[in-house]
Amino acid sequence: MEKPIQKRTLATRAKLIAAGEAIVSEGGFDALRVEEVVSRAGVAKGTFFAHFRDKDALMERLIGVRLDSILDALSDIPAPKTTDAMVEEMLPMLQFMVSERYVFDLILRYSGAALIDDIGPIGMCIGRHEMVVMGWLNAEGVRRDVDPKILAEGIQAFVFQTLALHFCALHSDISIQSRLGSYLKPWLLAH
Amino acid sequence: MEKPIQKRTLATRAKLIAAGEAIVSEGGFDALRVEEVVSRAGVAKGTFFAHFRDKDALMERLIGVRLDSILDALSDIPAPKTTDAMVEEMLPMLQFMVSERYVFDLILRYSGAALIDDIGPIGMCIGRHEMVVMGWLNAEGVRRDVDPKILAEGIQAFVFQTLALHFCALHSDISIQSRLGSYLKPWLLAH
DNA sequence: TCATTTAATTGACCGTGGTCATTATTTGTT
DNA sequence: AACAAATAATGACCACGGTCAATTAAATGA
Repeated sequence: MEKPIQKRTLATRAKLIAAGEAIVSEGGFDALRVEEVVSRAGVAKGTFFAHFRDKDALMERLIGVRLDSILDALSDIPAPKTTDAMVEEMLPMLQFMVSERYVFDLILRYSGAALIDDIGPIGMCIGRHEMVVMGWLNAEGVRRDVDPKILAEGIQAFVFQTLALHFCALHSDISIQSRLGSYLKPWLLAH
Repeated sequence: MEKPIQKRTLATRAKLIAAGEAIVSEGGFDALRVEEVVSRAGVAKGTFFAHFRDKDALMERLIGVRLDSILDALSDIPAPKTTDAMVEEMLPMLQFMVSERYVFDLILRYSGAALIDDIGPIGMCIGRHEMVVMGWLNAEGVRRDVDPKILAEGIQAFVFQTLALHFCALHSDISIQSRLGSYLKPWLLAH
């Protein structure tokens, strides 16, 4: 995080973000065009790229805001006791992630950080989600023979797998819930 | 698959693919430009898009060829008996997948088919890989309480997770082998 | 208050993927 | 061989993300 001293800077950035949010709320994330953002914000194109590395950087922020609010709700909830309950609690997040193919691809691409110093909003959210989920693993019946960190990473893997197959016509006959459940049961439960 | 009757059509397509292969072999997949392809092939730009839906369609073919040859070798090998051996056998495929970030992203995006009728080369290869891996699951010690199809899909999920974390600076201290192994053991082995 | 340094903004310009009306070539028919 | 119908190839054009030297505005120091 830098330190944007000038008020003007904050104001411009806020205008850009607001414009981006407006566009997304009207036509979805996929419909966002940088030219449209700057024209609504009343600034030049170059200004956009003085504030965001690229289009994806704004996209990450906009998506991050949504994810964070979903995660806020998720953190407030008592730990679910069954895998079905876990799936149920994760559902809002999953549904947002598949709301647009574009969004899913973006989340996938940015869920890991390329460099240590640029863990973006999405990477943060994924990490946060992993933490929340890891906190659920004390539930009765959950296996103790595997490092909870590994278990949580595995859940992430299954989430992405589930959502990827959701977009795949060959496999879209099964609901997200039941597919994710069929991964989580053998992964988490002692047998 | 259509039926390109004219010889000319096949010849042009072959020229485009050959040009693409040459460029990739010189500068990697990321360096491929459609303009470069058509100029080497000696055709106009529009011709490219008469043969391939978009740039990614050519990319898929070029990557598919590589994946297929790796899979050919993989199919010829006797089923590994331990998870470590499985990881070892999968290594060539994994190494190709992470040879370029661009390649990994592309494989990720196309590993599932959007529509039933457009399972591209990459989707085919992923399916083929899943089949090969599923054939390994009769090994001694592999759990029998879960549908092998689900087990194989889970392995896919872990492969992608492993490769994604490989690109993530926060987690690149662990080797691909050991990370994938630490997922596969609890996933596949009875405990 | 003015001069100087520093930071933000601008918009013409570029690279590259993708489109489409027009033109050229092949194939089928008589 | 001559013509018509179908298929392939062309290249000027567009959309859109991204760059950068030049310009303008703000902060700093005297």
